[in-house]
Amino acid sequence: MTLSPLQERILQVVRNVPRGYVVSYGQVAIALGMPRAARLIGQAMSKMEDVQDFPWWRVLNNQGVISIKGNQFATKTTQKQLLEAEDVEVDQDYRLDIARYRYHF
DNA sequence: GAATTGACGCGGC
DNA sequence: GGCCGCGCCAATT
Repeated sequence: MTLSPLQERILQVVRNVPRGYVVSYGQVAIALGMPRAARLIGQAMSKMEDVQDFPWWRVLNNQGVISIKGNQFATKTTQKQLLEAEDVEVDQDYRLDIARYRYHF
């Protein structure tokens, strides 16, 4: 499976996010040099069913809410668990204190 | 090639 | 605080 250039760049950026921190899709877009392309990040990531070797769970929207749809390998439930495994507090509405955990590139 | 699609963001009400 | 609508832009259909 061949990843698009955009997907590879996303992987590269997301891999820089340390354990215990999160970033918004918009931040990733900015890091890629496309400040307004936040949607593309989600679009691209949803296609990465074959690629799980990067911390995709540290990416959420700017409200600090997990807005994931839910693939076979990625659901908001699993994302919540993965975050909690990194000592990130996530409430029952899949919301967290974004201001507290946000990572600045 | 044209239209639609999204794991989004933000301004307005 | 929440809901609504519009703009964004590569990948898909």
